[in-house]
Amino acid sequence: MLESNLNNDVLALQQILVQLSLASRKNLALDLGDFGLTVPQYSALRALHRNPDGFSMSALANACQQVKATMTGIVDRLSERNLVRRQPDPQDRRSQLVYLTSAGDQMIVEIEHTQRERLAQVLHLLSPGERKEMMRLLTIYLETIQRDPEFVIHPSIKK
Amino acid sequence: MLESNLNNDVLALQQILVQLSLASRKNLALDLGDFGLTVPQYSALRALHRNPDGFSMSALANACQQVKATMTGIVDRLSERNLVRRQPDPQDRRSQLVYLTSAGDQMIVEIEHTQRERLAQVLHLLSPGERKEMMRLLTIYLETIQRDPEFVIHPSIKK
DNA sequence: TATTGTTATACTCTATAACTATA
DNA sequence: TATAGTTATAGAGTATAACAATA
Repeated sequence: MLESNLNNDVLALQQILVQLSLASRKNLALDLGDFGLTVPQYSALRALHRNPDGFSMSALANACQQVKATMTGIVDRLSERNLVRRQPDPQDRRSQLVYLTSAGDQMIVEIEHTQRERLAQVLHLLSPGERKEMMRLLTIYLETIQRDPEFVIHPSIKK
Repeated sequence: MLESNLNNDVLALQQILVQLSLASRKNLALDLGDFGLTVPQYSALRALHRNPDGFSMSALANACQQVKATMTGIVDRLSERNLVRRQPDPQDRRSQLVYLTSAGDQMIVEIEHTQRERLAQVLHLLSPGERKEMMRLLTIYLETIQRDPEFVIHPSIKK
């Protein structure tokens, strides 16, 4: 009986989570389009914003779950628009450190501001208790899919 | 005070939801890679699986939130692998109806089976009450981002 | 030898515009 | 005229393999 409930819940949540994955990506891409950014470009800016000390290309690729060659192209395009800059690493002459420019920093701040405005409109539909519960449950789900190597690490990134 | 709580919740949930959007997509892409499918290809197979009567190219594009020209390429590639087939619509000679083949149907069933196995491992960490609450809250969020045209409809799809 | 980052290559997705066949 | 679908085109992301420079 309990087992049967789990199975029903899995079926229902599977639909919801797949829909959420597809819809939230589309949603994000739409918001970013106003800034002329793609989702991977935003992902890179976001990682750099959270790490003001800069990232090597390898570390940035890892943070964004991309292979290095892909990251080269993404940083090239961000760099042409002066949203990030590359700087040689004095410690290791093979390495390039990537930093957000002030224009890049300003853009990420604006994007996250518009995201918050949007999200506030949805969240005021929920009670404070419901919002807390949503955070708690999503955090459990998120940490599981992010930590379990079977679940999330990309094959090409796995060591 | 209540306002301040909302703002804090927005800040926290913003981080969680962006992470979820990025991670769940990567996750999905990884699972699909085992079947040689991309996310948009899976999205199309999934829509067709839920609509055994077939979709016109326009209707399928709409269901997948793509423009028609993009859908043409996706269906071309699925068709080359015999996962879907195109068939002229007897009612309207301009129109092509797209159907899942039995191979396509079998593939989508397998994919959703592996998704369920994976999800069950996470969901048994939650109590039945927590699972129900997660469904309820995510449904509210999902319906909001899917229904509000400001929120989700792609500019090129908006009539 | 191993690692860092880039380049070259090939494929997919994405959107716009132009086109055809049909309605 | 309007709609259904395709083709042509251009740009972005993705992964693999090969490479030069450095560790």
